Amino acid sequence: MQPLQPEPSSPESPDGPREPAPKQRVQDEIRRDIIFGTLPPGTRVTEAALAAKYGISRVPVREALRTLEAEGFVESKPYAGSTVSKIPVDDADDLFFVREALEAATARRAAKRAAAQFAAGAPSAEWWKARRVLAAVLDDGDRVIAQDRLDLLPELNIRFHLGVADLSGSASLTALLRQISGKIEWLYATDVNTRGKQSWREHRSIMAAIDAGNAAEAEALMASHVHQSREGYLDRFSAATE
Amino acid sequence: MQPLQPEPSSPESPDGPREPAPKQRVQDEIRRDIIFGTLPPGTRVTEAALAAKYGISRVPVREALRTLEAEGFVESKPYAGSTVSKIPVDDADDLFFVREALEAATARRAAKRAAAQFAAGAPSAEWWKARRVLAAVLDDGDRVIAQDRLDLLPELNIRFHLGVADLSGSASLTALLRQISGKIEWLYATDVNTRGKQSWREHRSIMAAIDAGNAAEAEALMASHVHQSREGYLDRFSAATE
DNA sequence: GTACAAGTGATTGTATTCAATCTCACATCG
DNA sequence: CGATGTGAGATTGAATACAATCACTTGTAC
Repeated sequence: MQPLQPEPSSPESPDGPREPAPKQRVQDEIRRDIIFGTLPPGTRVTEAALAAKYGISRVPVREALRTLEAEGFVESKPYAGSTVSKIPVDDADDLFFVREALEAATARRAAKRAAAQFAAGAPSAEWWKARRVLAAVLDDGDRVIAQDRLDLLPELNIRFHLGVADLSGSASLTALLRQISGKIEWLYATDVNTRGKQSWREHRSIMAAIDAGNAAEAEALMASHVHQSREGYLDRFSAATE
Repeated sequence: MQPLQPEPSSPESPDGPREPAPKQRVQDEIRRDIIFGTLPPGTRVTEAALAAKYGISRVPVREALRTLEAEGFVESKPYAGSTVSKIPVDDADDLFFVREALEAATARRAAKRAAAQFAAGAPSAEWWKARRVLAAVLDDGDRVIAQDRLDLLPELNIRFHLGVADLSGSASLTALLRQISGKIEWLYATDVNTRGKQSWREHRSIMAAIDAGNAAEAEALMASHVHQSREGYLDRFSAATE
């Protein structure tokens, strides 16, 4: 029914359904609600309420909140509760700046690793898995665009960029990108990113450069991709404030 | 006895001792142990052992582990436990690259904010507090160097850079820097950073540029500072491998 | 009427307990 | 001899119960 499956990897895991742990599920759900506007900044989130909402106890909720706090999406004060952080709109300039550096490094490393994997014979199972996820995301994006469901693009966008990070094999960069990437989408909040369609097409060329193991081109394409995304945001933002 | 106090803010808080929550303390302790080599990469960390070591129950330990996992210092698999992540030595190049962008943005923003705070009359209490912490860190560093306790510099180094991030007022950048900064020091592991003394002196000029509200100079000085740190690392690393 | 203080309710922090899952050694079979 | 299945032990995941702290209300004194 939904053009976007929450778990696209389900049919190909041979050992069992292996549904994600409740904590992980709740954590992703809350983060998603924050990024896409269901939980507006400043909202007070109490552990009991979240626990009741998701039908679990407070302990896993607390752990999810600690992770989200480390990622910067909620703020907690001892004994005083947690609130959704304010959208870092003042940091937009810096966030895009850092993102450009981060994503460029990620793309370069992904291309290098792809070349290395093929040079060493057959790529590892881990690598293929990440590559397949990326292929599915790209296809989902095309389908979503064909159906004119642009509202679904932001989430796919995050998944593409995180997918590239996975392909880079660098846990450090992936962890950092997860936060930056989420925050950038957060900036757009409920708004629809008008550059969405065009932006999505660029993903294919980035993917091609990575697959070709062309590190320099992958880095340059990604840097340009992010840079244009930044310009688009700043244009809309300054237009809205004047 | 120790030239470096764990909590230098204690004597000046008027409302009470307010010692940090056990969870926070344990979390910082574990992270510190990881960064400075007491807990080597690959070490298996069980919740029960940590709980016993710090005299608390497993729940706060679990929350600390979730935070450290989000920060990339430990890796956890469901029902299979947590291990200390491997030192991201392969990512060194990318980490320094990203750090340079991140720290430059932070320094620039800190200088801008300092200028804004003074322009608007008196700086906020929050700003003064961050500034005082930074002053104490700088003095501690000088003292440590005078006593030739270079082994204490890495921790002060982290605290200086995090202090600048605090001064920038950007929660997003601070959260990112906390991870990068820790990982960079982690690269040096138990090794002593030979550039330590010289590097520390540069902190004073960065601080001066921030206080003066000179955003361009603060950014340039910080970029150069980080860049040289990177060169120093790569030199030592390549020298060690050849 | 206002300021201050104590009390009360709500919320988070922690401990304890039980259930679910994984790891690893050992035995069995080809 | 090697591969595979099974079981016990260990470890994490989650639920419940209780303690500590905070925020807000309410009452009282001035």
